[in-house]
Amino acid sequence: MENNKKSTIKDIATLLGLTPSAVSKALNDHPRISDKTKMAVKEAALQLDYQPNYLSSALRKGKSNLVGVIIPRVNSHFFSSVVENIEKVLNLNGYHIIMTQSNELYAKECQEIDTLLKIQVDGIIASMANETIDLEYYQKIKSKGTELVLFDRGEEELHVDYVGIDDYKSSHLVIDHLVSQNCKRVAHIAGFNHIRIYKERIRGYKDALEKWNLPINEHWIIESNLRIEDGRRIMQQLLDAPERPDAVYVAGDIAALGALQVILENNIKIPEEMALIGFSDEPFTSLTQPSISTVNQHSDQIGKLAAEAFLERINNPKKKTVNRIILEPELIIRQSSNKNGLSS
Amino acid sequence: MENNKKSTIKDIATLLGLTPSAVSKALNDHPRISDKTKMAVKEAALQLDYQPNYLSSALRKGKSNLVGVIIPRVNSHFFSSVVENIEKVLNLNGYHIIMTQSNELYAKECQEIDTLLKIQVDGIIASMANETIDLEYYQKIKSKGTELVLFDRGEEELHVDYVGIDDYKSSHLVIDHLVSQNCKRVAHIAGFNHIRIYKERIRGYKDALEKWNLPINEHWIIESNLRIEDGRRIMQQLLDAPERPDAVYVAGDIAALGALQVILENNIKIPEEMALIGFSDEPFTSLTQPSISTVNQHSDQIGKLAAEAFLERINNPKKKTVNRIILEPELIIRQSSNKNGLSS
DNA sequence: TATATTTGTTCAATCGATTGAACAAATATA
DNA sequence: TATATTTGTTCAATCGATTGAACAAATATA
Repeated sequence: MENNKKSTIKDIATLLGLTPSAVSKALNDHPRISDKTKMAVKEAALQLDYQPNYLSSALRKGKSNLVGVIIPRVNSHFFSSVVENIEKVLNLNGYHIIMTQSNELYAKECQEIDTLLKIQVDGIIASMANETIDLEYYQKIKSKGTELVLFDRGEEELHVDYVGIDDYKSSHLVIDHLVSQNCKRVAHIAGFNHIRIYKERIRGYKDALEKWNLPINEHWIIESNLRIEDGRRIMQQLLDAPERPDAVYVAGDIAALGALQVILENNIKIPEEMALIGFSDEPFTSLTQPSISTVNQHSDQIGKLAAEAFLERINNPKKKTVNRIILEPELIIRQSSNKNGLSS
Repeated sequence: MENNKKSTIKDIATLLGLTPSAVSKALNDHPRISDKTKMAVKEAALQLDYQPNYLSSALRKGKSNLVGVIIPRVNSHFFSSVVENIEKVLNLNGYHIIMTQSNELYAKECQEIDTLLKIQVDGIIASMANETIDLEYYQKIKSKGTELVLFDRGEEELHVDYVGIDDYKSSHLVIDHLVSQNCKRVAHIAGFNHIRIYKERIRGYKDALEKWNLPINEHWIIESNLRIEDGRRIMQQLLDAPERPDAVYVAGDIAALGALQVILENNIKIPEEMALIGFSDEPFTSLTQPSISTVNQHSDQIGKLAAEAFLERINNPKKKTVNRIILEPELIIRQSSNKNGLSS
């Protein structure tokens, strides 16, 4: 235990009077090695506390068994839950993950990609930063022969496997519910239109309003980074406008929290005077007073499916077809939009 | 760009009519290589889009330039901020970090340690899981010759560099403030006594009460995992007891949030009837209604100092003395404990 | 001009593990 | 008994980069 220098196959070989190659084959259950030798080698390995040198085997095999995961930020239940589930699936298959965060910054994202490529991960599973418009760096991943799977925020142009929810439909669920609560003037605190998922939410929002013959007011669709301060600022802006909405659909829970604060600070009753719906089902939405209705994105499923998509691609490198897995969104109705006051 | 196979120093060598070793030395600015050759090699490297193979150089040099970071959970502002700052400092020094989370589970923590050792990180910077009592796995890190630095949750027995705040003093700040608000019966929703930082907070709490000649009621010191449901459960327990406290000092913000909810649900006025103070300055503490007083642990400083401690140890491997860096805690007074209603 | 020093590069071994080919011994078949 | 096959191991090259020693050419010094 206190023996500081690590033991190698060479140590095992000299201990048993074998060659390193015989030891290597024994450890890897090569068919031509006798059972007797295998037993002896494995016991010696245990006895010497042998740990295979990951660097050398990765170098020789050209395979690191590492997968990089890039998420916009870690401080979000959605993303950390996705990562947790990616890890669970990949660990079972002999892979380890390296988690990195872009902090929603394009420059940081590029840097993380470079790092991961440098470490020679076998693949990258990523959700893109809000800032990212230029896809060149993601192209680079593919051109290096590293596998790439995107989830949640991913653009179709990249032609890689993708896992996410049906954002267009999510907006329909939200608007349908608000209409059922007699809301007539629904504003949308949106994400940036250049990101596919937010574009889809905006499109769904408009189409759903149209479906119910409700007015579409372009001043009521305001794009932002969806941080808490964005939610606060935009909500105040909506309240200060000549015509007030009677419901706000926010494309992210954090911004919805900001909006909630501003509504309460203005002594406006929720949901009676202003209904509020967020997006992502972050845990705090059930803890606020009132609790916030939101859309569940099935983070556990997304993580699992993204990991499986990676594994499938590793196992079938020649496969050319691209998988797009789209999950069903689920509306969670809480106090902030429930005028019947039945749910909590 | 589309050239799939990666270029090596060999490719540069054949292109320039040199040997791989000359190329390697040129890239590493070896003094014996002529400036002319260095220029030519560096230009060729650029032209061939050469990326050094990290695995091979790590194998040869016996140094991976990777540092593992283990935190209990990522979904906490304190920990993610520490990690962010560790990363910032280490990146500047040519290191990359691999972030892992134990989810507060001892088994997961051991697994993460094994993974990091397998990947052959040069060091591990960690904060221990709540469950961890057996320090054997941390001993293992040291016995493998891998550097170890602990922060926040770290036991002295391990004799490694440590960065944290003065937990004992934190409790004094909290109690002194509560006394100034005329609180006489202060309960403590505590962390587990087997973890040094929580033990220190309990000790400080008791000593501070004694200092002010206030009663120490053992039924008012309740240990837990400090999850939100623990905060809720214990707060209800305190409210149901024959004698009610008039203030609660919670050793973690998440549990404090749970306590806040229960107090509000019981229509008890905060801070008039019940003052509340949390720990860690998680961002949501300023967002709740009322906002929660808490203790700032200087997560940015902790991260920076932990990274620097690692670097110093790498640069002076023979150094035997152990550094314990203890930062001053800062009490942040918000609505939940301010009876004068001046602060927000 | 002969020798010493400096400069610039190549040689060869190395970090551990892996793997197809080669080889020898044991066993099976003709 | 002679040959073919199977079994178990070693040999040697390899994955890329690194590094001290060796060597040759250029330059400096005696």
